[in-house]
Amino acid sequence: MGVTKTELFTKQQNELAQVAKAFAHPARVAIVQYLLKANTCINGNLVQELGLAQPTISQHLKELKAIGIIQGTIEGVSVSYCINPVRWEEIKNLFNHLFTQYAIASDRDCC
Amino acid sequence: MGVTKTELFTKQQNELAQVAKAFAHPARVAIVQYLLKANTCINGNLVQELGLAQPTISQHLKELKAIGIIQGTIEGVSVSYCINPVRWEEIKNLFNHLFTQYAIASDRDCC
DNA sequence: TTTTATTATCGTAATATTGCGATGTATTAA
DNA sequence: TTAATACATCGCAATATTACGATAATAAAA
Repeated sequence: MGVTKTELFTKQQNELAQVAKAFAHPARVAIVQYLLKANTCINGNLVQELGLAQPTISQHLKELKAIGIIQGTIEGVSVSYCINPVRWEEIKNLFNHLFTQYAIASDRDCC
Repeated sequence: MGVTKTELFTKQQNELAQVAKAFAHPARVAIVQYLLKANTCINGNLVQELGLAQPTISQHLKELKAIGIIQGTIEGVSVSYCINPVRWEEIKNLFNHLFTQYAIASDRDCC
């Protein structure tokens, strides 16, 4: 089958999974980290930086853009990509919420 | 090809991607959240809770265990699963590190 | 020992992801 | 207009993931 049964889960669970999927490839992690460091970024830089073919990187950028993590603006011939600050905050909170759940009840007796 | 070129990326990038992959399915998010709430948990509960077939859940549990997020101890006929507190902290820090990188330089001018 | 209950593993079908060559598109330079 | 540059999209091959029926493994109960 290979198809996720999204209808079984809450909206929040599906969203977290979808966002996690965006980070679930080292190339996309690398792209995000590169954008975090550099103030701005041109697609062409990434081809040299990552060592993957240009179409492959373009595809990863598309996925990050689809989730809203990054945004791109056409800058003459090239494209400038950067982190979307609002969305970044949202995603940060999504994960923080998950991680905070445990801290609250960390005094349990575990198996 | 379908095979990730892990050799192109840093150890940290690969690890973050691998951990993110564990969260990249709503069933696994649901399992983790269930374990966060319940003090302890038996596999059978999850079959009723999630609505997926038993082998499917067993497979998701295996993946979470492989990453180290959860741990299970045999409890008679059934198995008790729970969050691994040490690993949870590690993973929390891994993500926190990523999210914190942006806050520092959030005064940039973006595209 | 036989049955029952609970979980794991195997095998397989359906679908998704990854990577890249070839090609298309759009903008600037000549 | 033509050429060059920078990305995006298409199409395909290889591999990975998801789901589950069938079946094995294990331990308690009868």
